[in-house]
Amino acid sequence: MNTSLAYLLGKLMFEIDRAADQLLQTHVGISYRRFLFLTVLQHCGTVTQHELAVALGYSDPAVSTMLVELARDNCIQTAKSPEHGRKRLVTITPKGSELVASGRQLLDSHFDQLMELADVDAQHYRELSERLYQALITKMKKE
Amino acid sequence: MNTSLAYLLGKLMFEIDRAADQLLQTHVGISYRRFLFLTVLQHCGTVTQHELAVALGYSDPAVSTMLVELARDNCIQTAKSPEHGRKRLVTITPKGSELVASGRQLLDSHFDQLMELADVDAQHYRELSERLYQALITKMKKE
DNA sequence: CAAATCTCAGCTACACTGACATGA
DNA sequence: CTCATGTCAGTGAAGCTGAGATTT
Repeated sequence: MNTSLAYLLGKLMFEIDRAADQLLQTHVGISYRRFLFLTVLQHCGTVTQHELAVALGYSDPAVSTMLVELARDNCIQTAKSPEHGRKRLVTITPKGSELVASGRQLLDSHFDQLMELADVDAQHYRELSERLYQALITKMKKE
Repeated sequence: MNTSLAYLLGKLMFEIDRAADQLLQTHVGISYRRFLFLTVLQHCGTVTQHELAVALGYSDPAVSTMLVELARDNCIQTAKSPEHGRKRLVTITPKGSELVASGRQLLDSHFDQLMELADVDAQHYRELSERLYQALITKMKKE
């Protein structure tokens, strides 16, 4: 069947999304979106909300709302910036870090199984995806 | 950086989704979701709503709602099944087919550019993704 | 006064579940 | 009666824009 790459990837992404969300919800009690959100925050360390929004590719209000909910669940902490009264510094809490760690372990082990089942070299696929990601980011910036 | 595959793929999927949606919205006037919806329908030919829901991995009500909107835009047609008064047969219209064709062309050309930019062999990546997709479907069915 | 940062209000697209009508 | 199919009603998670408030 002459399926286009756009369609194939679309379906693949859809299924991965579903599966990851399902796994995280049942075993860690968090959505895939929030998991990615927290993972990015962990990478960033302590940042302002606006910086976080840029890193995530979200709007400022979207981040603001999400942070309120994550703070309610004790996954993140915010504090007024000492040198700028308007900025708020966001940090992940130990509980948030734990969630990221266990979610990551969960997903990675399932991915490994999947790769083996599909007879695809995980390291190789990761490298290709990494290159694609970088190229996509570069391309977006230029346009 | 020791990024996990789950995180990398998550970010990649997010960006692809955004980019595809953006492209389709501006050049074809349709969301990526609907594009995939119509593409699946085109693959299926003429099917009942329930069969379509199974093929898409959506609930029956979700398909029902989506079809109402797509029908309003003249992208699909429904007709009562002659041998079963409850079933409704869904078919893509010429306009729907055109949308799928131009959307597909648009996305594929951008993907090709991206692959070249990333120095990734499109055919190779497609094959790996195809295998992953099949493995994922198989895995889901068993669980 | 202008720019940056965050929040509030309102909206949209899209999926789900549960309940229900209807036809086989 | 019961099963399958489709729709209605209500809900939820998650994003956006536009309009303030506040601080530099």
